[in-house]
Amino acid sequence: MPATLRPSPLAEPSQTLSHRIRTDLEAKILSGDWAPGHRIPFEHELMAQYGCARMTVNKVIAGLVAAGLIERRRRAGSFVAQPRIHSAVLRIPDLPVEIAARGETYRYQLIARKRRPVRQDDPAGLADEEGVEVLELTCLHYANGRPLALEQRLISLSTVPGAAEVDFAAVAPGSWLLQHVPWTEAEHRISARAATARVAEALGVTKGAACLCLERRTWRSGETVTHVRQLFRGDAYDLVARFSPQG
Amino acid sequence: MPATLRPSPLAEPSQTLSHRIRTDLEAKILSGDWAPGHRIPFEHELMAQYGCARMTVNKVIAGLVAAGLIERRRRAGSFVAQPRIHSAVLRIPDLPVEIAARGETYRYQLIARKRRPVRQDDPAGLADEEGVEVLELTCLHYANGRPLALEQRLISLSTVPGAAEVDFAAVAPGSWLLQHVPWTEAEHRISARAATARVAEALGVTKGAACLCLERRTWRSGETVTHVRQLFRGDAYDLVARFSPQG
DNA sequence: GATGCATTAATGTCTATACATATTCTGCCG
DNA sequence: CGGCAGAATATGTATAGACATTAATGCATC
Repeated sequence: MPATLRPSPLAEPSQTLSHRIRTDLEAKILSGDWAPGHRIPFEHELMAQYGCARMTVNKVIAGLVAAGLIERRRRAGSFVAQPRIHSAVLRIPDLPVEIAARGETYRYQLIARKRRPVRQDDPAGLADEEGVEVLELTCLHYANGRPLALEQRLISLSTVPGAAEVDFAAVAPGSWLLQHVPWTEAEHRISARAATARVAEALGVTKGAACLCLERRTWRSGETVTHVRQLFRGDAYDLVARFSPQG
Repeated sequence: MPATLRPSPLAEPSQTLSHRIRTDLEAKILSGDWAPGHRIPFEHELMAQYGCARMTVNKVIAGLVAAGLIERRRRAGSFVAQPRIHSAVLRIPDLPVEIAARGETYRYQLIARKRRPVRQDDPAGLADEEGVEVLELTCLHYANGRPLALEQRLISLSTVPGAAEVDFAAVAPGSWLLQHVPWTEAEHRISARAATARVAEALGVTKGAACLCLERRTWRSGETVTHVRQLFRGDAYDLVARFSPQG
């Protein structure tokens, strides 16, 4: 095979050269042909193999590094990375969107809205200083007229003073925050909990029923924006995460 | 400020130019200065601003695209992406490692191991053809001597014939698969379930107690590798996912 | 006003070259 | 044999130019 003879770009418009190189390398790695730790060919070898410039090979490998498939060491070469098997991209859907996508009708109901100083028993990290005010919201998300999730939320009024002016009667706080407050970091905690009497009543399930609890805390440059706890009816909601190494 | 006057590389070794451009753009986006949907400067404008070649700007923006911060449209320009707020990187820890990291002792117990043909009521997609054999495993993971998770697993023996030779008495099937079988795709499903009588007995909880159910299916080039369902004691286990936009 | 076409501007890809930087390797010397 | 200086080499970054591709734009036509 004359490796350096490359068809003209016009003769092969199906894919770009970069794309072909990337696909080839990914295939070698994902098939297990090149095991983790294996040294892949040097840039100059790939240049010769594909008959292209070094920048082309370099950009491809840089992409694979960004995707976590390859690690590089100067002078030593490029190596297949140890697979980070235990990480997955979890999509936590916007409830109105998700419910609509399932062909069900969405309804939102505000149950309580209170402005108050932060307390000791509030989730940690909401405010370091005393006297900071928070907005405490309780609301229900319905799918097809049945309660799906009970949401309890605290919004830091020092980080998001604008939230004090919103009544959240029509728009869910999650949706409002998404559109008004940028964030830099978030943490999710997923657990299973038995419904307390209060939760059971709100969700229309029996006391002690299994609920999926999703807690999310969001920061903006180190300042807490919001803390939210959503309790889903366990019989009605799953979180799904799908992952393939290249993203 | 003479924007096109750039210090010589030797005079400013603190960071590379690409890195500075990237940091600047990220700051504009994450601070909310450039809201989602905002058109960022054209490549030729950034070239002029930083006094560099177009490839330099291009590589930076390509990185931001890969990171999901920016979307590009030919002729139209580059735009700040709508934040995919609801996607997070979920780390699903290796149980022995995770438990050890918490300072607890880990123990593994194989409860059942059976080789049998695939059945109709097995999870879909395990095998398209009839007569394919699977390895069915049931095992328990202990933390500090107390049951933490009940695991039920099916391994496709057509995809992973080597698994038939392993007895899984000492090594957990998850750990074995990690080290022996590469994978290309995985799907996770997280839900809350009430413990059945059988599950309750295995985990040492009362019947009906809330359990966190983690189902994972793994493929290799379209062929199912394994399907696993882990039921965690709801009072003893949370999944945690932490996410920041740049990864 | 609606439709179709040519123009144009911005991104997408690639080349050939250059120098910087880090690290491995080699061989010399004690 | 061990340690150290220097050579060799692979990656890291950047440049200036070229042409391809695509989609918004405005203009001419129906």
